[in-house]
Amino acid sequence: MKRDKPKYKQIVDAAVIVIAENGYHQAQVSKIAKEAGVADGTIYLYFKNKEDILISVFREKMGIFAENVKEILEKEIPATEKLYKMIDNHFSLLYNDRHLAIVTQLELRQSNKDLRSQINEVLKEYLTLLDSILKEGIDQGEFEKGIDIRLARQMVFGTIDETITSWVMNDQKYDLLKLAPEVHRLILKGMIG
Amino acid sequence: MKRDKPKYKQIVDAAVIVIAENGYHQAQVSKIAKEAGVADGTIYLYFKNKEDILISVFREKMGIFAENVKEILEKEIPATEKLYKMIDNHFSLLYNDRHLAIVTQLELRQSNKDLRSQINEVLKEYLTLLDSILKEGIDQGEFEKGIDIRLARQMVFGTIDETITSWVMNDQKYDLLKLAPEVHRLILKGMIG
Amino acid sequence: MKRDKPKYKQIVDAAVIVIAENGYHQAQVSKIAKEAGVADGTIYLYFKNKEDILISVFREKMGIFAENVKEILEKEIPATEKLYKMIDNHFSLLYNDRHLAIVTQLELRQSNKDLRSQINEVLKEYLTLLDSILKEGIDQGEFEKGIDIRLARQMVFGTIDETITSWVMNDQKYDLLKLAPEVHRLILKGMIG
Amino acid sequence: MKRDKPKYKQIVDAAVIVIAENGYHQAQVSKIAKEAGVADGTIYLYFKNKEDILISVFREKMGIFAENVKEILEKEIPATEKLYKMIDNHFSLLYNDRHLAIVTQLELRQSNKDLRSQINEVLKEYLTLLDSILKEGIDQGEFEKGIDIRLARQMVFGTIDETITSWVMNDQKYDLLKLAPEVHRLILKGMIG
DNA sequence: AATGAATGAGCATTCATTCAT
DNA sequence: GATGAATGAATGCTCATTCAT
Repeated sequence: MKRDKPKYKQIVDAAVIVIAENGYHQAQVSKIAKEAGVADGTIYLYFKNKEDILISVFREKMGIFAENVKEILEKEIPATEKLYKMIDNHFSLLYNDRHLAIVTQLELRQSNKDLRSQINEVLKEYLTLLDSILKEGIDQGEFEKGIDIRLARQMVFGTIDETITSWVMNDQKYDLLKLAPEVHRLILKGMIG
Repeated sequence: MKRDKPKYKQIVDAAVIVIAENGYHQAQVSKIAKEAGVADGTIYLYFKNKEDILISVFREKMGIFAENVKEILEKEIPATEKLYKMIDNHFSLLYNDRHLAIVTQLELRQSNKDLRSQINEVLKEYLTLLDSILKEGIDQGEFEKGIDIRLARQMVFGTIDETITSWVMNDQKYDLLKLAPEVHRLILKGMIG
Repeated sequence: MKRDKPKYKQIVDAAVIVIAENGYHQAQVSKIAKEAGVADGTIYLYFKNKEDILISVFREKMGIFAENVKEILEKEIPATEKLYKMIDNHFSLLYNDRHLAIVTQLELRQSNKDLRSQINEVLKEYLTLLDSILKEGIDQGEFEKGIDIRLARQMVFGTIDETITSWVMNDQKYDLLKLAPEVHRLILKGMIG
Repeated sequence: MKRDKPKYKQIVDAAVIVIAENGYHQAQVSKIAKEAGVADGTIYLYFKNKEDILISVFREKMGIFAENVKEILEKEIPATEKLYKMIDNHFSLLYNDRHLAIVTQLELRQSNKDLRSQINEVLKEYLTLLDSILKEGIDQGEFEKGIDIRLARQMVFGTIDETITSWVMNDQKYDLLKLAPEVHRLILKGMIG
């Protein structure tokens, strides 16, 4: 499997750095190759095309998000607690990899529709896990019964996403992690409380 | 003033259609000119360059969003009601202009950092109006006192935005307008209710 | 006759200024029109096309050079003296119109072959007058008998032209007029003296 | 070093041909690439931009002029003889490369100020060598003591240049080489002899 | 497996000129 | 005569991908 070879990861990591530092449109394949320490042509031994590099970046990195959430799901704690851990996990991973935060929140969104729809496929797994938490919360009577799960998921993800994007656009100058409790509270209790 | 001339609006409207139908990266100036029924060169009598067309699209159309919200703000109704009207207005405008919805939710996000930072300037006005509603709600005792306005704004806008983007990505096949009450309820009361 | 109308001269003079200040390639018709205080379209009531403006600039201005030389030719003085007066006249006219010097020595030479061959037609009259001086000098025994008139003319004009071009390229910072006697001496007696 | 690779020279030579045959303004990069037998993009592996091709043409070709004059300077012959050889060399090189003659005398002069100032830098080296001959002649007592070297250089170069330009504009229809002795004589002894 | 030189399609923008008023 | 809004042809350059070595 190509994905397990060292050069594969080398190239994916190089792509994150190059995109974060140069922006999506200035992230030429040749720059990524140089950063990865391989020849341009070598890229094509591991990836079908440039788009394939970018979707791989997302898949590899987002995979960690999903894995963590899977572990959270298995814990024997209330759904509200799981939701908190998910938010905190999401914030933490991007807080600890500033380059990745720039790439996922700003740069990769400049990609074309095709790439974005592939990215959404990857996201779907993550959102499905989120749905599981929500269902569990409803079943356990923690969340309102009549809730529309799709809308609730959009609120949770939209709020998390917008919060992180704002943080990135403000040059990551405040402490994202400290926002988790209030985000959690808002999502659960709304603005009326 | 160039903005009041008929050709200016013709070109802006043509740009929306061309971008929606062809995608951001396939929206060549010549295509926009053809759709607008003018020569390529005429574009440059009204716009400085291609980027100027795109930011104008956003400014012209987003301006309507802001104007409506301004009117809502002046009404003598509770802040929660104003919030509802704002959500409903946002949904309605994009529901009634499917092309515009595609452009704002998907295509214009592919633009480069420069253009997006200009777009954000335009957005800022809109978000400031949202802040006014939130402040009013707090002052009137409708919303929780201790609320972090910035986070609340990010929840409201993030939820609205994510809801519409999902609707667009699902080919606008369900009735977006009907979602407004539940979105409003979620934002106000959260998932616990 | 269009050439006698005030706007004709206005436009020619505007062209000299615009070309001198902006350079040949930045001397758009619209800029010349603005400088002349007329509408773009008005230019085309007086000139066939842009090239026609430029050739007219040369014709109008170079005409003065030729007229002066004609007067010199009629004087009852030795050919060497006439040659001196010609050099001095050439230097004086450009020394006193710095804009024109830039235009003739630098900018107009960027024109294409067609325009330059038309310019050469205008120059021919001037060079023919120079030939007359040379012939007269030979007939009077002032200049060497066996001289090749064409080559002699090329030396005289080449030297004058190169001297002025160097002066212009050195930002006209020394006194061109003072060079006339030595240029005259060099042409007559060469470097051996 | 890129300059030593065969394709570099291929492209420079192709540029001379294309410019001579089509004129400066009709010498598109794609035409040069086709003439050189390479793809458009290949040009940019060897040259920064189009201007870089043109200045390289001048530098490569003019370099030969300068090298030859350097050799002439080292010979143990009188300065007048060196001057003759320099004129003859200048005439010969352009006589034997008709395309190059057209390019240097007519086409490259249509370039914009930036390019021409770069061309002048290259020319300067050549003119400095000419100055050396002149100084030597003065020191050796061959040329007049009181001579203004700058003016003398302008006479020599102006005469050579004008002679060749006239030859090119007359479609190179007479034998340029035969003019060298008389040009030399005129420069040395002037018109009085 | 790895290289990197070579490829070539694709597009925003300028500006001389026209012509309806 | 005078205007100036509208026209539309024309081109340098980038960069993802290939393939001979």
